[in-house]
Amino acid sequence: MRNISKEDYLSAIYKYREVDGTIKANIIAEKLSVSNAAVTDMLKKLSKDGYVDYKRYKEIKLSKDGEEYAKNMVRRHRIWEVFLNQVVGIPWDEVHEEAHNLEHSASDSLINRMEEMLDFPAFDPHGDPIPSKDGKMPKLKKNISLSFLQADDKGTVVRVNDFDNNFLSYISKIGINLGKEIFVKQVLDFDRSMLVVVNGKETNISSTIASNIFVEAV
Amino acid sequence: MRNISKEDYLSAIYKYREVDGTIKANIIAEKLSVSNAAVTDMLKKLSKDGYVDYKRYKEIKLSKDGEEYAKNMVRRHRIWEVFLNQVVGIPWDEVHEEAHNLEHSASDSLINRMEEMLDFPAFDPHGDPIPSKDGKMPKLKKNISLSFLQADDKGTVVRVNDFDNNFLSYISKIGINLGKEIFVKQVLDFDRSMLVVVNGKETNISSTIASNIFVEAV
DNA sequence: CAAATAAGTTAAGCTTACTTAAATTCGATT
DNA sequence: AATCGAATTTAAGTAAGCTTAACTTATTTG
Repeated sequence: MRNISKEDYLSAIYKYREVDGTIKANIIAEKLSVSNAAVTDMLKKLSKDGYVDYKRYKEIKLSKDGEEYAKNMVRRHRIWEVFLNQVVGIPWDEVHEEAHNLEHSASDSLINRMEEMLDFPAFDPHGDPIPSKDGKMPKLKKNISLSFLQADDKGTVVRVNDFDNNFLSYISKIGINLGKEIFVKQVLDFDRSMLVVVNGKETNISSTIASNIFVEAV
Repeated sequence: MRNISKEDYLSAIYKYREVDGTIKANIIAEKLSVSNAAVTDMLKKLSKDGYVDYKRYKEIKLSKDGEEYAKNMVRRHRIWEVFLNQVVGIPWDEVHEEAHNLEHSASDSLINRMEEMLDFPAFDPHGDPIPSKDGKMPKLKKNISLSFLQADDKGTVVRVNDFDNNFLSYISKIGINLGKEIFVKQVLDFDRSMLVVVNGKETNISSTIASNIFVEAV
């Protein structure tokens, strides 16, 4: 059996690290809902196993091996998401959790078979890129957060954050999906919320919602 | 997360118990590759949880709740097997292991969705019956082990034991599959091996092989 | 039916992954 | 440069699920 805990730590580091590749221990603790002490414990193990570069009180970084391992976990997760969405028909706001449970328990050969069956998808249902078998990451289209658009700007949705089910099911309900065109009719000064048009329908969305939607400017 | 260990114990008891519903502790130990002491430990926990009727040195039996839980695990396992075989195209001699890893980590709702997608299959790829959502077990056709057939008897394969990969891939190779007709040409006295005809081709199979194949007499 | 053997249990201890509480280190002031 | 607060680590302890070794109970057999 795979080592679920270690895999979760590596995935979390990969997912939540800074642009320079480092991450704080308390971020890991928070994301995994464990104590800081548990994180210190695990970092020692991961460091001994060669997956993390780590010295006490110093910067935390994935090693080369750790990078590879984590990227493969991301790959497993996202292929499951596409599979569940496209083959099993599970809505995009439900696939994340299910994929999280499944990502630890399929052989690599099953993952590869699913990938082939899906014709080697480059992105998951939320627009996140899927690393290929040999670790290559597809390039995302140039995109910015919807919250940066101004009145009269237009954008096509290329990615959304998948941190929260309710967020996803809410934006689905108002018609927002990958590939959808969004027109910004007005940005309200006092709370940065915006009036947008999707499918010819006007909706007001909060700046928090907007900040989790990423668009390619049109 | 589900409790993988407990689920494995319940599944093993369900799968390997005697006709009267009881099972010996050392059978559980053997099937799960753990010590007898570990089994005693776990039986106490399962008993406390209400899944097993158990008093020291006495008979081991699933309780009503345990029966239900275990049957659901069997259901989960077998639906995964059908799914992997029919949807993903994994050969029948490989699905068992993969399903064993997956059976602990899918929501019930995913299992139900897969079942629906497969149009509520009654049997898994090895001919084992799949309990329905409400616990009903489809009836198997009347069948006997191939090893009981005599020379000149004919039978249709309705089930095979899935204990061993090599066994399954071997019988696939000689053309044996669910639904296949087998004609017994000769039974050799000294080792009970038999000369059978499948797809018009003669093969000699050992009595051990034959005893793991179950046929409906024709 | 008593002794031998098999099966099952208890006890002590290990590892993993966590916890809380106390101690240490860092780095940012003042 | 001393100090303060936040971040991190250490220390001690817990629970699950295992191990081996020693012991107890049940079963078989001469």
